[in-house]
Amino acid sequence: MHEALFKYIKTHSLTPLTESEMEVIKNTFVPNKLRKRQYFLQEGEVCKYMAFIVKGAMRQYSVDDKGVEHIVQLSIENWWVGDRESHTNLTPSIYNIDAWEDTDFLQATKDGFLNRLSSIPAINELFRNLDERYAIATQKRLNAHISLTAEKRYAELAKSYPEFLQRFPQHIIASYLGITKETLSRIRKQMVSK
Amino acid sequence: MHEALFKYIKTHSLTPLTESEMEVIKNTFVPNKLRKRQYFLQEGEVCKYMAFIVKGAMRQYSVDDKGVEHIVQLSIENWWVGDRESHTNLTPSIYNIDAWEDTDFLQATKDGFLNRLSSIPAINELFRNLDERYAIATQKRLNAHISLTAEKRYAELAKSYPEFLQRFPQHIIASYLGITKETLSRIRKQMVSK
DNA sequence: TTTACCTGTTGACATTTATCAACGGAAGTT
DNA sequence: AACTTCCGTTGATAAATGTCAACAGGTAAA
Repeated sequence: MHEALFKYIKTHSLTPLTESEMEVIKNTFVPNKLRKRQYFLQEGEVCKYMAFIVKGAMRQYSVDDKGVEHIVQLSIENWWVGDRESHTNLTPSIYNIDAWEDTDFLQATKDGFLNRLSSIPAINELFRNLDERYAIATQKRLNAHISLTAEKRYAELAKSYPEFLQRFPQHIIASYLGITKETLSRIRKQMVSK
Repeated sequence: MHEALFKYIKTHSLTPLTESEMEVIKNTFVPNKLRKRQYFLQEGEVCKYMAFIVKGAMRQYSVDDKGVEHIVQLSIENWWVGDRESHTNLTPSIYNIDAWEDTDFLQATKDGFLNRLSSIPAINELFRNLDERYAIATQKRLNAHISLTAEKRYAELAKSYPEFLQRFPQHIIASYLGITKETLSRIRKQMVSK
């Protein structure tokens, strides 16, 4: 179960892990699983864990006044899930996170991060790197929203993350793109005829 | 000139700076200034510096096929500017950054960050913290784009960053919100009548 | 097997926002 | 002072996207 995480850390940090560090990681990241549709986090709760997905898929979304879900993040194997804002500030989250497929993951608490993992250089490098990449990716996505049409945003998504289109149904993809499922359906129809 | 930066570091990190660290910072962050409309970074260039604004205002934007500018970031005193993606990966930037007012700032190269500043705990805490806050803020802004109307996004901006509305003209704010200046003008008209 | 739900599509229509053009006032420049 | 540029507003119209309703095929559940 932890093998996937060790492999991930290896590819995303420079410093290798020692045997004892691997032990600490094994004890700090505890395995857990959710069945499809079960919640990892619900709006109003404080996000207790940040988790690494070993197998499966989750989605993070907010719900507006009218009850419509707006997907802010989709995550599959080798992605992290959790609401960083809520997790680091211990504030109630405005997001929901649930399993879209049966999902196996490894979770760690804030306490675990601060008191056990923070002394491991590879972990620090990893999260530093992760925050950076996340900030860059979100910046790009935001720029796409401000400057591109829905059609171009879809094309970009299909190019950047083709596996998403396989794993999630169209209405989920539409929500992720910030459009309705009907609009996405029409955009796709137009695209094939071009 | 460096006083503003020291003060900023003090409020955003736990570890205090030693005298010698302050010396290193003074030597690594070099003062520079731009007149209104001059470029800090142009599309296609690699972003050589990350900069801390001491006085003034800058904007970061991309330009689309039709020559329309799309503002992705506005920055004033005590904000950082630069394209992190380009700066860390040494890739050509897709953004332009220019001064909206005459601006004084302190700039440091990637080399300066890696070889001089990385041994200073306060700086590491600061940037870790900065990346985190940036990632969270961008996430929020993206969520606003996906789930809110233009009117609500404007109201949120007015509440979160009222100083922006004073410092930047409406067509800049409109672009930041991802709408045209005409639409923003009409939204504002509607809002006062409510 | 039957039922219920989930998914994607389509049509008709409403709403939001963009586009284009024009105007007046404010501010900056010569 | 005359001139130019920038800024915000307004009107008319077009384009993009949303909303609501209906339907059909697929899949899961009873």
